[in-house]
Amino acid sequence: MDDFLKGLNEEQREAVTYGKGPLLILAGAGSGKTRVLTYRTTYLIKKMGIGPEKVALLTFTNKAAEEMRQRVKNLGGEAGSLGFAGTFHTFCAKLLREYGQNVAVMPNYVIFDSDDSEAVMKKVLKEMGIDPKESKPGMFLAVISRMKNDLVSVTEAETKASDYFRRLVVKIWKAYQDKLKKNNAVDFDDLVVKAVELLKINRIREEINEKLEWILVDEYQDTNRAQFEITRLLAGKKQNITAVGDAAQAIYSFRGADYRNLVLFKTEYPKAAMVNLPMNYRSTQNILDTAYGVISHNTTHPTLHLETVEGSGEMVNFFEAGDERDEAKYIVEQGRKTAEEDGAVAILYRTNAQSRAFEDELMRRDIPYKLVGGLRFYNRAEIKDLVAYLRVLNNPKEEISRIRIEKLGKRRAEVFDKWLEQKTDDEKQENPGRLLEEIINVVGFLERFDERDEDDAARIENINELLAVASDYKSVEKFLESAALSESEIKQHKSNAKITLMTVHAAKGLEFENVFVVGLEEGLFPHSRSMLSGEKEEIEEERRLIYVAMTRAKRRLTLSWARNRLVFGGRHSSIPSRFLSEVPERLLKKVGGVQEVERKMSKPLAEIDEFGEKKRIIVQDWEIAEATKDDFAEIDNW
DNA sequence: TTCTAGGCGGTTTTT
DNA sequence: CCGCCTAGAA
Ligand SMILES: Nc1ncnc2c1ncn2[C@@H]1O[C@H](COP(=O)(O)OP(=O)(O)OP(=O)(O)O)[C@@H](O)[C@H]1O
Repeated sequence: MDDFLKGLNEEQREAVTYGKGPLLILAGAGSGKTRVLTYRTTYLIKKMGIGPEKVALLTFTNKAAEEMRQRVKNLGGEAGSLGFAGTFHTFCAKLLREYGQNVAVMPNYVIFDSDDSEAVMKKVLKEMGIDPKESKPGMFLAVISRMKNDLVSVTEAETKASDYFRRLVVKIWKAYQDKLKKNNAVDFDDLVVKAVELLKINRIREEINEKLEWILVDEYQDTNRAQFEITRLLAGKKQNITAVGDAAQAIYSFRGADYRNLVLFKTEYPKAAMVNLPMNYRSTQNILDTAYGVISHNTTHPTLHLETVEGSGEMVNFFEAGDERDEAKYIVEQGRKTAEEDGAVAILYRTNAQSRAFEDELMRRDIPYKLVGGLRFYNRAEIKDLVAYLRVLNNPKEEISRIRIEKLGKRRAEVFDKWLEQKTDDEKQENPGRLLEEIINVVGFLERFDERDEDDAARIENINELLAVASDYKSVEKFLESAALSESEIKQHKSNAKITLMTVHAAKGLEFENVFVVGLEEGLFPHSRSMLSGEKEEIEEERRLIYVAMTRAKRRLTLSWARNRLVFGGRHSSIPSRFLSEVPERLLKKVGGVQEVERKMSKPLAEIDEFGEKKRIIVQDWEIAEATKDDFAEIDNW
């Protein structure tokens, strides 16, 4: 055990071995916050003799949850035996499954994901005779979601609805909720909202508080009001709650998260012990100074100048690409080289759409890679279609899935209904993979696809993947829950991939030897949407985002931007991100100067499978790149 | 009832 | 460029 504590510095040890009561750890990136949480979990169990089933570890994203479970396991713990280790949403879903009746949620309820919610909303608007072109479903969903996250009830919203728009929202909200109810469904936000309602019932909260006595929450700066409430209620009277967070890494305010919850924690628990972790164990000093150079421009929250236990390390690379393919080409090449030498490589971008150019290049060169996020596996049309059949099997009255099925063909739907009628309840409890296979055959699902078509072949592959995944679940119900909440790790280009592609959001909490932060252009990073309102807060969030991105790097960091980029199918030239100018110049090293030549030489190669028209466009790019050469002088000043 | 062309609008980020 | 939706043909 003493050996175990040797892996910690003084402050970390203090936090890990802290006894009962509330504990707040505020510390910068890479200072070992997550390490403290996992060590503390292990410490509680192994040293303090607390039953693992009494401990709940809460995170925000599936990725972070996975990372956490892994780390607990590496310390010799059984992540599986913990009371809970996963996301807020999963926690709430489980709670509702067991106790839901108390807040009018049936035990066999289904979870509607955002696609389903949108389908419901569209239906509501249609039935109310609102033109979807005038008022978009997404807009109403966003407004309602925001209120739910803030724990505003419909009733409350109604009494406060002073103008026409707000009254309309309330009306739509009610209709939307009715539909969910009719379908025995709960949407993402309601999972948390209903769980709060549930935990407010004394009898139930006390029962849960008995079961889960130790609550540990990662990334507290990203909790929203509803989630804050969950943690508060879970902490109960004992208040054995540990929270870690860093205001400089708050990047989820778009979904109602508020880093001021860190302050609220102190208000809620005035006696909370506070620990700060001063040393960074992840990155080189140059990387930290680069990140600090940027984040120090934020004024609405404290920013820490981190110090590493490592040396200063290499300079930070700065690459200027002609266009997004240049960017991909250079970065993939550099990534490939270092992946061979020293391991994990991440290419981080602001928006999912940016993965395209990198995937094309990696694919072309047949380099294994891993893509995180993007279109969720379970959101793909062919997968949703099949899942819809299972949902109808699970609950024949569920209209959203029914509509989906009918869109696949009236005849198919009828065949399916007949098949379903003959099924006994027992048969419906069969293995979901088996059931799916049967459905596919009965309705002739694959007839729509032509395996010679490339896209269709990929769809068939997805379907096979689904069958494999589904077979692992005992019941349809269990499978459906996981389908709604989890991010299935589907097959990648090749499995031994050392290069990972993902958004900065998805990379939070992770670390890599070599990190590329790409697309650093005004309008992309910071994103134009955050510049629109002119709100300082929004730009500051973008700045925190790039701060998170940079601090993922252990040894090497490269920042890049492209002078010209394909947006919406059209070419646009850009100027470098303001964040680049915030990096102290002495830390940057310009790289890839030979790129222009390289590009010319490799051009014919790059276009092997393209057709005439595309070639023309490329020639045009080239011309544009030539034309913007004058910008060089200006850009060189960066 | 089913299939397809083309008009239209839209992009942040996640559960 | 891409996916969604609708109108109109098969
Ligand atoms: N005392 C220590 N000795 C050795 N390595 C450490 C120590 N503390 C932390 N580390 C290592 O430093 C890295 C960063 O730690 P960790 O991920 O826990 O930081 P964090 O504060 O959660 O970071 P972030 O907020 O950026 O997610 C990890 O690789 C971790 O193993």
